Amino acid sequence: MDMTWFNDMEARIPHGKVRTRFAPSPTGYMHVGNLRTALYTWLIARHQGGTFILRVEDTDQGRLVEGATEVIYNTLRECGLTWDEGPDIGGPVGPYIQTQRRDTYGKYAHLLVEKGAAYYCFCEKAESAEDSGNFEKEVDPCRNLSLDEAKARVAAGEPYVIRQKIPQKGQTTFQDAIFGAITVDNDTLDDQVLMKRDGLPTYNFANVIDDHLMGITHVVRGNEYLASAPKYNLLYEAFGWEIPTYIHCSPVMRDQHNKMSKRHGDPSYEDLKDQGYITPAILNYVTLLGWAPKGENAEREFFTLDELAEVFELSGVSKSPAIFDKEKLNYFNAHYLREMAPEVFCKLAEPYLKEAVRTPGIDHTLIAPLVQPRCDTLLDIAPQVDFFDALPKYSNELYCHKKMKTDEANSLEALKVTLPVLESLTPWTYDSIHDTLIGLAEKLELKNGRIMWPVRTALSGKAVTPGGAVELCLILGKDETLRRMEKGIAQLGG
RNA sequence: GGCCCGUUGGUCAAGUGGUUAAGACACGGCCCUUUCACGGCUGUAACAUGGGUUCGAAUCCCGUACGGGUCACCA
Repeated sequence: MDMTWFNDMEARIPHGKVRTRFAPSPTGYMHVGNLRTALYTWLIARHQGGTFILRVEDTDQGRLVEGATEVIYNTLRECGLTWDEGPDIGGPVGPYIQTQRRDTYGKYAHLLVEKGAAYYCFCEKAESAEDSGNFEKEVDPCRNLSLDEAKARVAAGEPYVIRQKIPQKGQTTFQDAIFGAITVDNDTLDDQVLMKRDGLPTYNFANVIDDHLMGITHVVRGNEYLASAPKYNLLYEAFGWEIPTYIHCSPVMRDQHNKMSKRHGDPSYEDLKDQGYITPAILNYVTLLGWAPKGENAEREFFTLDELAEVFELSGVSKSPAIFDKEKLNYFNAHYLREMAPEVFCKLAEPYLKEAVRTPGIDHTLIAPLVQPRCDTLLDIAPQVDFFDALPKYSNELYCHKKMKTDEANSLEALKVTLPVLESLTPWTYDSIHDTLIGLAEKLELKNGRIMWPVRTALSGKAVTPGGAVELCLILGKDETLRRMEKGIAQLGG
């Protein structure tokens, strides 16, 4: 067998530099757990000034979803998780799509057979243990076939898979950066399939091959792979390759018992965007789900992506699962929203305001700053501003407020005295309205609230509004203000 | 069922043998105030459990319970 190709790829990548990879399978959905894995992977690379690679793992032909890679690209791009090598931009160790590397896997699998670390298997497909309920480990009869006989059957065109030949005795110790050393008895490991009948590698095999050939130094992935990790060591040993640093991350949960999942309707990154969350808040929060800063940053909770790249350390990664908490995401989102420059927020809010307030002449740029500190998400805007277009039907009980010392009777009085004063007011500006109303209260020796509360109520028909009486007068304009006050007076029996 | 992993307030979490066991979200109260919100102050609330080791254990060891993962020609 010609083996000159073996090790021929070693020289293509620079040594000593951190290289990480995000390797999604294109099944069409970038859930929060995936996003966090991508984030950590990117953060590790950037923290060290290393290289971040994107690799598409499409070896399961049955599960491919059209357009799925686009979703992944878009999410990564929007989040600012830039990749240095990948299917779309190429790189020194491409191709970066596994189905385009199929010959490579075959070569290495056959090499393993030659080395005695793998064997051809001609058995029928086995059911998964979960489906069959059979957890008994059996010795595969093909394991003991002579190499010559196996080769003859292969040459005769008999379908086969290639399985890893796990030693029947001894132990294997695997090192993980988060979980430490994990030692297992080899007899608990199964002879996993490396190459499938269709000629494509399994995930577990393709991973080892690609991670090595692509010079990956830090492998980040979910800890559902932790149990299969010791088998990787055996593979690396058989090839004589250096084992990368493994970083297994505990899952992001939807509740105490279940992982986040599409099936349960848990949000993807794009869903969160649709729900009015903004990217910096999502990234900040998701990073903190399962990771905490140390040292001088231990108390800190707000970080930009670049700041995270600076402070991200593996030692802060948690072993136990974290439950995704929308309340806390709300808090982060609200923080980022409030922190924005007013013009920036205004621009961001405009599509939502445009939808919610359609009356011509109403200035959205006046509403935006009112709503800015009152939103958890962008979706909170519309319900707050619906009264601008149309005064809702409301109960006179809204005029009664204990702390303001208002009731229906004195609210009627207040509106009656205020109406003519506002009617004669020019110009109609924030300051003029404010000074007039405050001045009126002062003149009548009333607390501000005695005037402000009834006016705000008459103008909005709501118990809670963004902004107070003055802001609402200004935004609604003089005519509409007077009209709504008259209506209030009428409704109160005046 | 075998094997592996995990377990600090409702949630995210700090803590690496000696602390009054941080901080944040949520929740309650107070203040501010023309409503709500923002902001400020403040309160309730935790080391799963039983044994060791030790002068001393959330921290180390063993067991138990509970939870999760895995045992697919899926990733």
